[in-house]
Amino acid sequence: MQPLPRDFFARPVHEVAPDLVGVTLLVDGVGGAIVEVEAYDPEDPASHGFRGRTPRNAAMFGPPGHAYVYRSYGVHWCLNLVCEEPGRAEAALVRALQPTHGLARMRARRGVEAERALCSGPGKLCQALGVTREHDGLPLDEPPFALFAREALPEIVTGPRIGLTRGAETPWRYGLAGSPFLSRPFR
DNA sequence: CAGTGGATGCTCT
DNA sequence: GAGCATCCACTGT
Repeated sequence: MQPLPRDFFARPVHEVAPDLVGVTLLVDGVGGAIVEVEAYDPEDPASHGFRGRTPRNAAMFGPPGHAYVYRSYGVHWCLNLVCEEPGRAEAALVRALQPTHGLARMRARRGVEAERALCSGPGKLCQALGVTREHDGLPLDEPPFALFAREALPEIVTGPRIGLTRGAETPWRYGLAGSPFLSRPFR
């Protein structure tokens, strides 16, 4: 497996997000192939970066190739991969993985057996991989993170993003066609 | 299956 | 004090 090129994330998120489908993401050796992501840019009213920089979203405004981790609904963690250039808040939300590495640790952390239930959602995936606030702002090309390029061009489907009240019409959700590991099917 | 609601914590109004 | 880039258990078909 080849590590991702160093400048992979130094591009607009609308280029990076579809390119992330099929990329292998590991945290401390646990993870799998990305099968679903969503793109968020600073002109997007649904993005955390839309209203400017705050202590919570600071990592989104930092250099590309780093993690932005936030708490969702007071319960779950969600992992974003920061894109573009410093000062411009663009990031891809990792929504689902096909588990390939460290299945036993995922099952122990999640408390479920079914492979399809381990990483089929942004909160689930962070629980399975042990991602928390401690990972916010960390570079993606150093431990505990590791990212590896895909080996074939996947068939990608698009659709509207999930769970938004604003900006829900833009088709900035990208998925691996036909994957059983998606958070929800594409229409 | 589809729909509803509770848990939970933090940010921003 | 509202509103979440969620998940799960529970209800009623």
